[in-house]
Amino acid sequence: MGLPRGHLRSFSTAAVRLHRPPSGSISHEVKDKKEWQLELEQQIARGQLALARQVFDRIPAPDARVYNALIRAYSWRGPFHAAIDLYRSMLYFRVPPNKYTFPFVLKACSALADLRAGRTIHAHAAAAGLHTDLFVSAALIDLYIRRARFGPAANVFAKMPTRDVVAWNAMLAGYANHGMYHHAIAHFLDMQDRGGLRPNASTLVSLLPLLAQHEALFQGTSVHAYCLRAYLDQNEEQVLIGTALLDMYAKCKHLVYACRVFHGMPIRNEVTWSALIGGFVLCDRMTEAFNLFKDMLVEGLCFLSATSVASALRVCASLADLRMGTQLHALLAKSGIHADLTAGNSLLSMYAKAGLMNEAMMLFDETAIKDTISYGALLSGYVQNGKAEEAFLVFKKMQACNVQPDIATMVSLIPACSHLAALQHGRCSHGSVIIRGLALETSICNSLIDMYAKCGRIDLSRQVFDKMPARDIVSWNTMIAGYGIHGLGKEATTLFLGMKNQGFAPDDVTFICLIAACSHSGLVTEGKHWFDTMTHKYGILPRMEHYICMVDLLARGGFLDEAYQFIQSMPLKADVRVWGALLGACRIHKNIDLGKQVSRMIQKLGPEGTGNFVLLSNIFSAAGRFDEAAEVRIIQKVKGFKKSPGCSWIEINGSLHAFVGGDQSHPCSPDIYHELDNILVDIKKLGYQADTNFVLQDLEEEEKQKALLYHSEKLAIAFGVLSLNEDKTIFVTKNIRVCGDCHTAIKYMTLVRNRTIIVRDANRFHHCKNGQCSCGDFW
DNA sequence: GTAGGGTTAG
Repeated sequence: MGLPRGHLRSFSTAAVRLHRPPSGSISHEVKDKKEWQLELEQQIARGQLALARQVFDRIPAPDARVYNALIRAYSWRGPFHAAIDLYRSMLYFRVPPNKYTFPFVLKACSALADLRAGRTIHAHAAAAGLHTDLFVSAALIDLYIRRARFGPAANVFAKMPTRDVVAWNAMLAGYANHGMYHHAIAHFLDMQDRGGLRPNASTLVSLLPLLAQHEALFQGTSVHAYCLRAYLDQNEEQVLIGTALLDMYAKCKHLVYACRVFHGMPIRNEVTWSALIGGFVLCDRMTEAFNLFKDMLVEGLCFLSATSVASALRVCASLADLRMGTQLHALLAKSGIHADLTAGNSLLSMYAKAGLMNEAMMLFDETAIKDTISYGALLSGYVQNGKAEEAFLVFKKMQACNVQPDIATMVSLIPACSHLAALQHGRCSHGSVIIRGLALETSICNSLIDMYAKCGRIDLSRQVFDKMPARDIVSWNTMIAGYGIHGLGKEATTLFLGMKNQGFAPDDVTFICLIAACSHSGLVTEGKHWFDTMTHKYGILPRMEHYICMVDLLARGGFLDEAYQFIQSMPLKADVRVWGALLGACRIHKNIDLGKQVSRMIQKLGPEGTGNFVLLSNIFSAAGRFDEAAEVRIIQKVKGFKKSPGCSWIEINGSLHAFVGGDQSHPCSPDIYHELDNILVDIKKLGYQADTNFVLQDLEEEEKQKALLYHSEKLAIAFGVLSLNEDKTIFVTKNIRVCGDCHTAIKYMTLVRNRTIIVRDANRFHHCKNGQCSCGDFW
């Protein structure tokens, strides 16, 4: 039998090293070959592979049968490389491998995912004419499929003269593991039609997760029916099949069926419990998920696993139940599974979502093994807690440690640029996803659309949107919301109509975006129309968020009484945010009486956050009623609410420069103040008058003007004027709303410095040019 | 067979 040339040279060193003289604790008596062989088989049966090896080395001129016995033992549970080494020495000593050698050595290659060795052995088997053997072929298919080499696997499969269930299953498992839904289904049907075979438990255990992933409830139900007909749910593989079925129903969000399967199972294990708990988590039924977890512990501690704790921790994170979360942390530590990567990452994520970034960071530093998800959990934690700069540091650290960011990492990182309104950072991230080949991923594009919109470049948002190969509902909603914050209500409406034309069904969020867009553009009638359309045509039940938008729309448009009546007629009990929207409009329209009434309502509800106190205080101040304004601020202080300081920032050449009111900490402060004084002189010539109504403190008139002049957004703009060429747009971001005086001043500034100035505040964009603002003073 | 980080709204 001819073996391919060249194998001797590459295999010789390993083979020589392996053939050491015998040593160790086996008997040294003289035995004949048959007796040694018997002892070898005994050692293998006992699982004593080291001793088996010593026996093997005593056997004079071992034949293929002897080699096969040990190779088979190695390929069972490892060490896998020993199986391959032994195969090599077999070739070295010119012992021809046979049809019992190849399946086992190939299995070892498969376990090591060593495609190179596998290909060589494939060639050897072909040379020996054994590559179409049932078992050799099955092992080859498994090897190729594991490394996603579908072509070679299909080739092997096609060349088989007869195929058994194992071969069909190997191919199916490959398609299923790589998420190739259509291939898998076609193969599954082919198996029954052309192959004339009936699916067995392994077939269905491969197929069901794929059906689950694609939420193919109908096919899943047929598989379930087949299991019942074939009594597959009654043999020893019952737990596997049952769990796979349960999980399929859970992933299809059909918890009733999932529970029914669960209760019908005579035997359950930790995977079964985890699958069911995970199903409840998926359907956002958190309390029930947690109760199941508790039931599981009552039924048996043996079910406790890293996976089930991970699900339970997600429940704690979602319910913000930190007390339960820390208890689980202790449970993990006690049960000794705390070192598990998955469980560790869930813990990290729970602390991060709860805003305990110090705890999250400590946990992160303590863990020796970190993967992409660990970094992702920390990174998104920082972004969600408004610490965008820290998020960038995590990203840098990740790259320094050679941990590859994936789609989810980038989807978490890009909003950090939106928070900072840092266009340069955003563009770098965009470049980064292009380099990584992720630029056309739907979720990535969605976050890019949002980022560009919030960084003032709605044109780039639209570019990303137009180039997307596949859009989902989030893509459309994000684009509509983007037009909304830019005050482009008409464009938002056009896009909404385009969305419907392309067959996308709007959801509840779509209407929030759309009505908000109308509100920001003063399109009161249109907004009302879309609210009616939503309820009557699409049957979407309005949520509190929709009512907030509607009150905002009506009240901001000057229909304060209608807004008030609208709140009265709501089927839901209006919360602080609804009244807050009305109060905000009272301030714009300087309606003190209603403002007072509304603020009384808010105080009854117990104000959450500080915004409402500030608004009420502003309303009194604007009316010159400083005593009452001060009183509100005293109540605010007594109740322990802190006003978040106004802060503005501007990005110059990729660096961020932040300012608070009256800030003198910037190195260029003298120049900035000088420029601002000059601007004041110039804009006064055009008729600007400081509107001291917006100064909250009861100061002398001159001091009030100064307090106004050095508002943070004015400082940032002055710095922009100094740092950027005239043709560049000055883009400033403010964490709270721009005050009325600044708004007026900015419009004058565009004239005296001939600039385009965009200010993004907590509410919307102010795109100012030639003395006009895009919001039409409607903000 | 189960599990951990992600995008839109006010």
